[in-house]
Amino acid sequence: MGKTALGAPAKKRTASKQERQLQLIRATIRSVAKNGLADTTMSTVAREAGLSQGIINLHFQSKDRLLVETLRYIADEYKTSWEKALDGAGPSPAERLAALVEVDFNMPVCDRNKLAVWFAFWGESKSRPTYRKLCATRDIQYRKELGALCQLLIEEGGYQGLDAMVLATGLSAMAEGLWLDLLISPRSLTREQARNICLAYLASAFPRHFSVPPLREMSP
Amino acid sequence: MGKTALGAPAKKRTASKQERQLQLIRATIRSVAKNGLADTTMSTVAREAGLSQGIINLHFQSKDRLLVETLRYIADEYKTSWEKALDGAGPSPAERLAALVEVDFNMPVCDRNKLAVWFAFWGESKSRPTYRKLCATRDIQYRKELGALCQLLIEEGGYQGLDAMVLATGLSAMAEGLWLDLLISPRSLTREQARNICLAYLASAFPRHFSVPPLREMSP
DNA sequence: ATCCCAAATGAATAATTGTTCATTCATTGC
DNA sequence: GCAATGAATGAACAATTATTCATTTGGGAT
Repeated sequence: MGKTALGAPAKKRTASKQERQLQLIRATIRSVAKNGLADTTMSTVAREAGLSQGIINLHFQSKDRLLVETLRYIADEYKTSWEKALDGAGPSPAERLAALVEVDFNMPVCDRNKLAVWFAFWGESKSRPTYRKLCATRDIQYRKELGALCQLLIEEGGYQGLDAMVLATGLSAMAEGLWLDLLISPRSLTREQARNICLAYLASAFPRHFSVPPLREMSP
Repeated sequence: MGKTALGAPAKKRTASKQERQLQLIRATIRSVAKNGLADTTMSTVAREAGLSQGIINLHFQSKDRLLVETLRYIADEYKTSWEKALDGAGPSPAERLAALVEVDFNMPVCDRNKLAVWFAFWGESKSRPTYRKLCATRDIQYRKELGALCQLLIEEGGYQGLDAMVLATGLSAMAEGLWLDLLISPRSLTREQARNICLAYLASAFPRHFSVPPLREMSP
């Protein structure tokens, strides 16, 4: 006694609703990463959590709700992470922009299991309006922040011919694309390299605010 | 009589194996886009194709094979498309690079149903080595081509402090990220705008080879 | 026309899935 | 200690799924 199937410390047999829900959401993340969304069943999640069959319906009523809450959890964590990063960053737009990039390629956001979950939901988003709205909302909020910072930087540096929204959309798209590389070929790209690719983009757009990051050899 | 459920012209009742397999793969693409990969069943695909239950096992043996062949079909089409674009493009690296960007945001590649399929498979790729390998191979081949062109451009223009592989990885990541935007919020981004965002990136990296694309208002 | 065979069908099967609920269990207040 | 409360269980159920295969169908060769 004392350990769950995964070596996590044993939980009390009865936990508060909130604790158990979190435990189940985390188990869902692991199951989706390990088995894929298509092969994630009530069984796989319950087993991953070290609990019994009926537990999910008890806490989430249905599988659908569990999945939606899992997506919401990851989206919330993402938003919280970059908000906190902005709070801790200096006042200059360049520092703040760099802080946002940092969030994308560090824990807890840039966790390979969570990346797998993002892509799993993105893959279903065309057919499930609920998923799509959650994802689109996250994107829009984040890009608005990004766009505002780019705008400040453009004004501050007197950059000509740059459009803040174009840069913001490009940067966040690049980050999401790099997530895909980290998910699919993690051996050919490290999180640090991915971050530097984004910083190199910022350096080419804002040469007076960002310098070329140290480029360890990338072409093996 | 004379039409399938979707208004496509009626096929002969018995077709060659090759024709029927293509028909089923196309039906799979529509079903994955419409229902998601998780809710794509033998029934939904057969119904989408206007054929009977057992037809898929007859032509593909199993559901797994059908899905793998569908991914392979899309990956092949992608590769064929950019190879053909390179054949038709001028000799200068800048023209060739622009031609590759063009492919990413035009038919037949940039079809919203196909984007949904890409993301569906990416979402399962962590748990299915077969998918991951197919996706990774596509990426590597494409990026090698992209990297070579960037390298030529760097030498041709005497650009300082640029790394070809960093640019290539960044560009292809940006394109994939923009695909996500086109999939999730197609109303907030057109394919033309997405293309221009990539061209703006190239313009900021290679200012002597690319000029800022016409930026129609992006910040509504 | 008529045979023949590959192509296509769709009902049947076995396995898996989400959900329910009567029962068991552990914790808390008395 | 002892109920009482609600959390957790897991066997049972209904629904859905991939797959099989005996049968039907249609088009080309003779």
